Amino acid sequence: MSCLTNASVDAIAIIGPTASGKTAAALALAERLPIEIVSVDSALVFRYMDIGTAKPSVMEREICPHHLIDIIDPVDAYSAAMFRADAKRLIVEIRARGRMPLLVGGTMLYVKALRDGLSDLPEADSTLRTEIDREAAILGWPALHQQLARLDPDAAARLDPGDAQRIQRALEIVRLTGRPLAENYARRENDCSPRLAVIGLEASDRGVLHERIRRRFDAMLDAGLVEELESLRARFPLTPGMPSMRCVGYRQAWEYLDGAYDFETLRDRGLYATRQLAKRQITWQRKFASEWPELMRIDCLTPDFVLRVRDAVLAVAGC
RNA sequence: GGCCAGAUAGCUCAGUUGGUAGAGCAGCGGAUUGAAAAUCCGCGUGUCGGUGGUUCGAUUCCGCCUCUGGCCA
Repeated sequence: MSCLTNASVDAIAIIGPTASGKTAAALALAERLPIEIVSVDSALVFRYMDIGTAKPSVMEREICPHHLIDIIDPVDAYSAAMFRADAKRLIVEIRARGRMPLLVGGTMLYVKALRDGLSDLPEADSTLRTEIDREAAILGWPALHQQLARLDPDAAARLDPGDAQRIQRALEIVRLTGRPLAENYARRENDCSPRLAVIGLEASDRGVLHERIRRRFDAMLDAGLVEELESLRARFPLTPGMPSMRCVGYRQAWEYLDGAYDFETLRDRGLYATRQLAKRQITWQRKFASEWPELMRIDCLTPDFVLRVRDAVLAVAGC
């Protein structure tokens, strides 16, 4: 345990696309190092969503402490800013216990927010968002884009008229603060970020990753993904627009349960959505690879990748 | 065996009154500041089933062949 005092970093992160084997690698590490796992995953935060999120099992979670899993109900929302605050707090707490925080996950915006910080922006305002949604339903998003162009031409110029989510957020910030986006962005939060060693798992062969995704999604369907969603719908007042119900697999299962298409289509669309998620994660990682000198890239398709992750972690942990 | 309808991008299809073709989905690339497993942007050369014929020119019209549906025997 004393080796951790030599560590040149505050925490170690293992990131990678869906189905790249992050969990397996992390659990293998838990056998060799006094670690606690901090999940970096926008879907694992939801309680009762176990099958479709490939949540680590209870047994797996007994191998070492896990954090930021099962922390909110599916009707609630989490955010990158909440993650940053939670993760920073946990890193300090875990280090105080003499253990190494191991961040594990594939929500790359969260990784970026933790490493590089966020600007000092107002948080989401559900009342205002409902109001903006109502205006959009009547006028359409291009009209709201024009409205943004009057309030904040620079912000509007940087956003596509079809990007509803970001137009809404921009309007929210501008209306709430009365100041343009750029001015808000310029005000960084004045807290410091943890020093991270980042291990990026990469699949050297996209086709092999797709095959793993296929097997994984089929296993989720076999394990009762649709039934899990049925019981969630019976238990909570869920709507398809909620962040939890936009998660890969759940969104498609929702449409299947509503009779929008048959089971075979649910399978196809679930697979498409998972591959597209993996692609976006890979795009983030390519960007990280070019911008972050500390990023260590490891091919997750070699038989010994778990060992190579372990060696890399032991090295930065100062052991 | 006969008749009819199809055969065009990885898939489902549109189209060309004859001047070598385009949508959706998939896939690929990119963006990404409190919803991020979200949201958005960009990328379309494909023996137009094969082969003869008509034509300046055929994926388009005609013949034959192959395959796939359907109907009749």
